[in-house]
Formats: sequence, structure tokens, C-alpha cells
Amino acid sequence: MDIIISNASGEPIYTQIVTQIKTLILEGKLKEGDALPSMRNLAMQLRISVITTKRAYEELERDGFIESYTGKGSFVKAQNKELYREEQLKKIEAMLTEAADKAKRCSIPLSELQEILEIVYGGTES
Amino acid sequence: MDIIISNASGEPIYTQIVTQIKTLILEGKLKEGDALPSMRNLAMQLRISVITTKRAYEELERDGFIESYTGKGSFVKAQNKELYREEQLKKIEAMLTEAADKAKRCSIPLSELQEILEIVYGGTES
DNA sequence: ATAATGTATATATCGGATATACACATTAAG
DNA sequence: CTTAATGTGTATATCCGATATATACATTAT
Repeated sequence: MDIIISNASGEPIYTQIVTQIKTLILEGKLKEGDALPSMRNLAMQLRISVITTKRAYEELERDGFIESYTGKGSFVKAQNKELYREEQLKKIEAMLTEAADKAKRCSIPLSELQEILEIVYGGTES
Repeated sequence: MDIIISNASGEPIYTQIVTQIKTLILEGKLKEGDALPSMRNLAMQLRISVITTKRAYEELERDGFIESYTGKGSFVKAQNKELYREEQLKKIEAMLTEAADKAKRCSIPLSELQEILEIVYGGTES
């Protein structure tokens, strides 16, 4: 568990933790059942409060990445890729809806939107 | 100029003013060269500070809807529909890019995105 | 000069976001 | 049962951006 936090970035600490652990899980470097560092332990390492690590773990739990058990610890959950996909799909749909609304207000046709989408989808490197 | 502000809405006052004046202009109820109420005048009517009306007018000016001249007043600019369209297009492109990024991370294919876009574009009432 | 207009600086207030201390509850191990 | 680990809950501190303001200043028209 190499979590690195940067005070300079302006990004909140708990967010940095969440993102990094999510990435580790999504990349398969942390697998189902793997134990995460205890909240206290991680807090010590990073020299931050337990409450901040708790907040990060809470978010990971809400998003279905891990599970915590009082007295035992926190563990990586079975990845529910389908669920994750569904959630992302909802967010994507919301974004597309907003974009479509804006477009309609300026009489920008659907075809133009489709073109743009095609370009940005193709052009963005992951 | 019937500007109506509602303290209950939670929406900031200056935003309410901006939106309502933009709408009046876009709907053609305010035309090129028309004088807006002076900042002080509008502030009196709405029982708010001049600074708040100024802030609203500043935003309208930034967005190219009006122009203000010290000592004279504020006036509706010639509508540059093309410019407005371009600006909206930039915002739309940014939204689509973000959506595309999210989609790629979940291996959601472009075709699925296109479908969704088609649905939300068609289905949203203006 | 006067009275209208817009402008600039410094300030108050509020609320959400972030991070915290400390006490409490649960579990596992001896 | 005691101990030491774990996660949890309540109440609090702090900071920062957003919002709105008062007051004084600058410009224009008459």
C-alpha cells in the first residue's frame, strides 16, 4: 500500500486516498478479500487523523469497493464491474442530457453533437 | 423590465437578474440599443445594493449581452448569435469529452454513447 | 454646479467542505 | 476477563469561496 498524499495539490486528503485505492483495485493490484491498512495504521503512516482515513474508507464503502468490519478491519470487496458500469452510465447519461439541452437551446443539431462525440471519443488517450 | 427576485429560491440574487435579462434579450423582448434600468435604479426597485446589480451587469457584459458606459448607462448589445453559439459549443465539447473519458474507462463503446445521446436529445422538452 | 450614471476598494457574513480530538463499541487473542 | 487491536459516533475547529454590502470615487450630460 503505497499511498502518497500531497498537501500542495489542493486536492483534499481523503479524496487522494479514495482515488489511489480505487485505482489499485481497478488495476487488480488489490484483489477481493485483501486487507487494507487499518484506519489507524494508515493515519499514522500519513500523519493524519483517523477520522480522515475513515472518511476515505466510508466513501470507498459507499461506492462498493471495500467493506469494513468493526474490530476486524477493512477488506476489498468482490468487484462488481456490472454495478460500477451502471453507476458510471447514469452519470454519463446525466452529462449527455445536459449537453443535449444546451445544444437544443442554440439549435445545434443532433448530427453535430454526434460528430463531436465521435471525435472526442476517438481522440482521448486513456 | 419586470425583474422578479425570490429570496426563497436559494439562487443568488445576481444570478436571478442575469438569467432573467438574458432571457428577455434572447426572446427579443429587449433589443439592440435598448437601455437597461440603471444599476442604482434597479437596485432601488429590488431593494438590494448597487453592487449586486453591478455584479449582474458585469456578468452580462462578460457574456457579450450588454455594454455599460460610465455616466450614460447600460445598453443591450447587438446579439452576436454566432459568438454565443461558439461559446456554448465549447462547453458542450467539454461535457462530451468528460463523458467519453468516463465511458472509455468502463469500456462502454462509442455506439452506446451515440444511442444514449440520440435518446436524450429527442426526449428532452424545451 | 448638479444630478444622473458606472466603478473601485475594503469589509461583513454565511455555509459548505475539510480535518480534527476524544470517547465509545466491537472483535480477536492470550 | 483483560488487553490490544479494530471500526464508529458526536461535537468541534478552521478555512475558504460565494454572496452581498457601504462608502467613496470617476465620468458624462445638462
